[in-house]
Amino acid sequence: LDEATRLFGVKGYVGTSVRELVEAAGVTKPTLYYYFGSKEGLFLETVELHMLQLERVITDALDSDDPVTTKLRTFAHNVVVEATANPDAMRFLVTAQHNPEEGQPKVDLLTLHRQRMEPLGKLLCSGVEHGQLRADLDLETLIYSFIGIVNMFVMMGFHGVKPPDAFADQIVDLFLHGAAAR
Amino acid sequence: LDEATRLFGVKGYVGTSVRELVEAAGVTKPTLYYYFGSKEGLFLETVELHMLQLERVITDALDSDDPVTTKLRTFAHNVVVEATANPDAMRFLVTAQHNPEEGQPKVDLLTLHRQRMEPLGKLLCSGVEHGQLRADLDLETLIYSFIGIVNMFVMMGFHGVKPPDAFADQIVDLFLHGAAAR
Amino acid sequence: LDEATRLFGVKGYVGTSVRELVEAAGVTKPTLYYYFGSKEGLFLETVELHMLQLERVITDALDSDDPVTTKLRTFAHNVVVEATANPDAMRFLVTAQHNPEEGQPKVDLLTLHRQRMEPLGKLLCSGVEHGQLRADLDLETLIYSFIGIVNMFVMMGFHGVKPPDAFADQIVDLFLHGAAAR
Amino acid sequence: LDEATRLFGVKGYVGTSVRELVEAAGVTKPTLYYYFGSKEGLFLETVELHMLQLERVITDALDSDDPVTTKLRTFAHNVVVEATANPDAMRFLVTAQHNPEEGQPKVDLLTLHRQRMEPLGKLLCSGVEHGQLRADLDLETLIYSFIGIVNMFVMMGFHGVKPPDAFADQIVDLFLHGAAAR
DNA sequence: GATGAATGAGGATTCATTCAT
DNA sequence: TATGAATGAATCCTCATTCAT
Repeated sequence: LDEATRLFGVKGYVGTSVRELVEAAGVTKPTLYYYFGSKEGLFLETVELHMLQLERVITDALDSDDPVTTKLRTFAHNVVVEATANPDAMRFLVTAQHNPEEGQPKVDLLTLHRQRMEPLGKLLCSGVEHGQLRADLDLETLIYSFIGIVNMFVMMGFHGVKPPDAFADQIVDLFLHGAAAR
Repeated sequence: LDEATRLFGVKGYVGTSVRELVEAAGVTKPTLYYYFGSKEGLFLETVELHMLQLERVITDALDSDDPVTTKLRTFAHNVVVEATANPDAMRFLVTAQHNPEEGQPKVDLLTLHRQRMEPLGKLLCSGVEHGQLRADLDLETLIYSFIGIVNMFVMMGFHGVKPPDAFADQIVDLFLHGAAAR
Repeated sequence: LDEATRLFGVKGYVGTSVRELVEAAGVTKPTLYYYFGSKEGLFLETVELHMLQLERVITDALDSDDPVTTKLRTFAHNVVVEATANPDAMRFLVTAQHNPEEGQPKVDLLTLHRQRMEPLGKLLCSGVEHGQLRADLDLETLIYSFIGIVNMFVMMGFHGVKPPDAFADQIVDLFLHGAAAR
Repeated sequence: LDEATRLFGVKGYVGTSVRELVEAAGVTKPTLYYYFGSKEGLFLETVELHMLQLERVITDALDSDDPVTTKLRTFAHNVVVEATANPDAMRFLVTAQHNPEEGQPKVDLLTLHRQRMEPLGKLLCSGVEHGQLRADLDLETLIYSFIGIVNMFVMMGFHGVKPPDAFADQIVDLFLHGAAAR
């Protein structure tokens, strides 16, 4: 699973051959088929593994009695910490999510992703209801904008761009108070 | 080139076979090799085509005497219009940019992307210098956050999620004034 | 290896396709690649096989306490017997040695050949030193002339020309005492 | 024809592609087909060209009133001079003659070669009849031995081995008087 | 639980050749 | 006399998978 994470993440599902996988893992092909059934089975198990892990990271950030702003900050921080600690896992998820049309097995990654994101949606929703966040913007705009910002920094990380210091503080500050000077 | 755009965009570089390409285009394999030299040559030419097109869209949005906020709104609007008008082209670029590690020919897509994004960086920079944008945030934070938001909506579009009405207004509003209630 | 010997010998390296090889051998293509890695690998293994065999034939002829003339006779005889017994192997070696410029994998066939011929060179050299062979001719002239004669008859054999009876006796007689009448 | 000589000689008939030929010659493919009809046609014309040239060289050496030994010396000398002056042509002939089994068009190169060699055979035959050459050896042995020696030195030349000085004198001396010390 | 050996189908690319102009 | 453009068939090689042991 480790090597699958790394190889699928770097070369994609179709770009990774079973030979590469078994050589990297130091096993033989029938062994792979014995445990995972197929290349697709290995992929799906890898997906599940890292989705659960990411869900845990997100849930941890949002399950607390902190105020909304603190939760957002923790969320951004935890995601970036996770991406730094397990870059292969994060790259795998990003790659898997961006190749979904054909060739790669149909995991409904988008639905899965939405499920994972639901807690964040609820958080923002409650923020709106409690008057802490603006109600004149669509909730979707809020959610996707926040995720878009975090995502972008995660992806920049893959390309060698280090996030600035106090990254989490900065983007949550920007998200809450905007970029316009006052 | 049209079919290459579509197929590479949907299935990725490695996931698209030369056979598929030529069948979709209604030509024979040697014809493809006559004009593009190789699968890689076809890919690179496709990249260049759409990069130039996207550059044009971006430049158009930023080359005016409008104030910063208007330019940002035009930028977001134009990008989303382009993505709607030419979804294949946009999907091709996004797919190409997200698969660059191995298997796919090395276009320095990140550098290319940065080049294209430079005008936007300059715009935000001048906004900071003229006191319209906050100086207490890193310029990188501003740039990547804005791009991250726009990107996310472009990508949602590929998965069938329609952007809300007045999308451009909303995200620029959010980017400038933040999500926090006042 | 048998079929490779035959086909490479008759049609050359470039002129022999992998399809022909596997069909002749009654196996499938992946099986060939499983055992030999590539067409080149199969070729090199075939070269090695027959080079070793030829080396054995030559060594057998020269490793004895017979006088020089007897050894030469044995050498010529053994080579022609080998060529008659294993015509495919001999033809393979001759073909491989005559096609080395491009296309065919670079085995340093000449060097290999020289190595094999070294024993013969030593034999002739000692013949000179012991006063049995003329010292007024270059050693190279002696070596290549003798090999040239033997080679020519081997090659004629491939084209259906039978060597005359007592072939070995005749050519060694000619080599030692010349064609001029006395 | 020049480039065909060079390429066919270095890479063989099957190893040389029409593309290579026309690129080397600086013409287009249809031009080649206009003048030579096919790859095979070009090959055959190249064969004929150099066979005629070689025939001329051989005939020149043997058409004189010199004694047999002088003619043999002139023959060996002329062949080696020709091989040095036109190495491409000589290599072409040698390569063509050694690849004949399949793939390459059936020129009866052996028959052609024999025709060319006939004058040499007649010379040696008359040498026997006039009592200058031994009658106790088969005529074939005489012919092929002499040709074998000359051939071997021509071929060594292709592999970078320079023939010794006074090469022609040495091999004719060896051929006539043998290698044994007196 | 593990593997050496085998395979049909398909991969990208190049072949010699020919057409219409 | 010359060529840009096109092609069916073949090239070497690798794919994901499975069988018998």
